[in-house]
Amino acid sequence: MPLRVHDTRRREKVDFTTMNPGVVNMYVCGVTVYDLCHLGHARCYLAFDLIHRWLEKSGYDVNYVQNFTDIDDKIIIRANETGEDWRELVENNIATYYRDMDALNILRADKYPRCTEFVDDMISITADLIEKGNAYAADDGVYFSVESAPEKYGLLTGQNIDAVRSGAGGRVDGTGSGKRDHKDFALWKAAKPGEPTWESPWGPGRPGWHIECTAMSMDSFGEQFDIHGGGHDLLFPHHEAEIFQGECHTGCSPVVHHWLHNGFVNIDGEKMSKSLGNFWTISDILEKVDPYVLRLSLINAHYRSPIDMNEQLLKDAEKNHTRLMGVYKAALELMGINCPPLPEGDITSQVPLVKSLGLLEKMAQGFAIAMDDDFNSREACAKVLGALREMSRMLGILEGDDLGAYAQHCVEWLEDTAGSVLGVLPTREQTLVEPEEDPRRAEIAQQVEELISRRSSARTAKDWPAADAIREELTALGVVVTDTTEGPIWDLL
RNA sequence: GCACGGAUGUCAGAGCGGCUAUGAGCGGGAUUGCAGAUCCUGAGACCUGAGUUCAAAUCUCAGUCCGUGCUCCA
Repeated sequence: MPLRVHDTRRREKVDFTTMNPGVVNMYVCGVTVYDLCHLGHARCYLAFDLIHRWLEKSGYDVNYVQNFTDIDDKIIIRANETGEDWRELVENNIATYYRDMDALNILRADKYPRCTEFVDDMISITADLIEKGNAYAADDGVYFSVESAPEKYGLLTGQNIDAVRSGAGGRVDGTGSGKRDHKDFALWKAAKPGEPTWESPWGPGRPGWHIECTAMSMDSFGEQFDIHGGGHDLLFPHHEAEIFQGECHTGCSPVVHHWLHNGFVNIDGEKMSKSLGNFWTISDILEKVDPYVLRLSLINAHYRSPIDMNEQLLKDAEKNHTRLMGVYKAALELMGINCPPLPEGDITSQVPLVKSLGLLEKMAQGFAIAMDDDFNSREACAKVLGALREMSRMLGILEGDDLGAYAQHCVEWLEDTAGSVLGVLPTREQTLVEPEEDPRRAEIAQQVEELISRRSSARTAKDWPAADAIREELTALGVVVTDTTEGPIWDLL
């Protein structure tokens, strides 16, 4: 079945095609490294991580390029505020970026170009655009003239240039810029005192924001490539500017074959913003929430839909992840070695094992169909959750070689879906390792063991009031005790 | 104002012409002294109005409400 993706420019789901068979060139706008990464960044790079993983799973060789914007007004402003050298600020934030994304199990891109390494390319593209009549130099920099290619206006957002023309009269001034038209955007910014600068034919200065991505994507892929991604907010003006620059410079239309945009994250129904005080950095969240749980909560919605982050969502994700881990761990422990091969699955069979294998096969197909349908991770998660129930049930019924082989099948099934595609499964080793001794746990262990032993005696004597009283004592200590067939186990609340 | 997207049970959130998912929550059952966990199971929804169709949550039109963007925020 073919992979279909929603293309922002064409405004519909289209069959996914690549320029070179079996190869996908994908560019995703990266972060401007002036601050820590927040939940919105996590959503974005997680969305494209899932896309990256699924394309590879589908057999494509993916060249994934994601840039760092390492020179920008915000970086200069922040460096001035803190008194830090801007290069140091950039290095620190890039290091943190990697740390956060690694924690979320986001696979690394193949390349992370930095703007400052491609200033020469940006200058030559800018010069070419001037030569072609698409750009002009002014006192304070070089601007792209939108009216030089009006047919390219609004290709992503659908905005009508005539409406903008008539509605904007005279709004140009006030910006204090040499723009001829308010729709124009900067390709090159003349240096202001104290700013980092590069030499150019238009005097010292630095590149505009939009030209960076054009230069870096072209450096990696040439004049045309398969996927360009980014946050929904970049649609305008950033990505429309890229269309102007790239298509006027190369003469190719389109430069980008598929535009993909992810939806935003809201917090408790409100837009996440610093002014509302509901701004969550990834580091903040990971202090409270397991990275796999956060990951699961963020793939709980389709990548294009907005997602509302709240307690309920995290609670659901935590519960689901616990279920996933429970079944995965049980299957790993029950997995047999050298078991005889399993029969073919068949959902119409009366034999429970055969029927169950058939059901799992059907759910794996459903998983693939969902992912092929514009990377529908929500639907894919539903298939995994459905499979968990089936696995959990069967693992409790089967015995002997059937059990060992079935458990192994479950392990592989989960690793193939929840593991390598959704990225919410730790390694086998991590799953089987006993939880580390918490120092707080060690501190009270003796006392707790003693209480539990007394409670066990009370339970043997069927003295329930006494047993429950001891359990309340344990609760007061912050300990929860759970009775299992192998005896009571306890954990910190 | 213009543009784009959305409105599905208590909540989250898929489905996008015939059957509806999934998870949480709630109800019943099995297991357990109880609780928890696990398994089985039940109830409960498609914004409004019109149209197309044998058939509409799904397509069309209109309306209402909501979100986002409209110069550097993923």
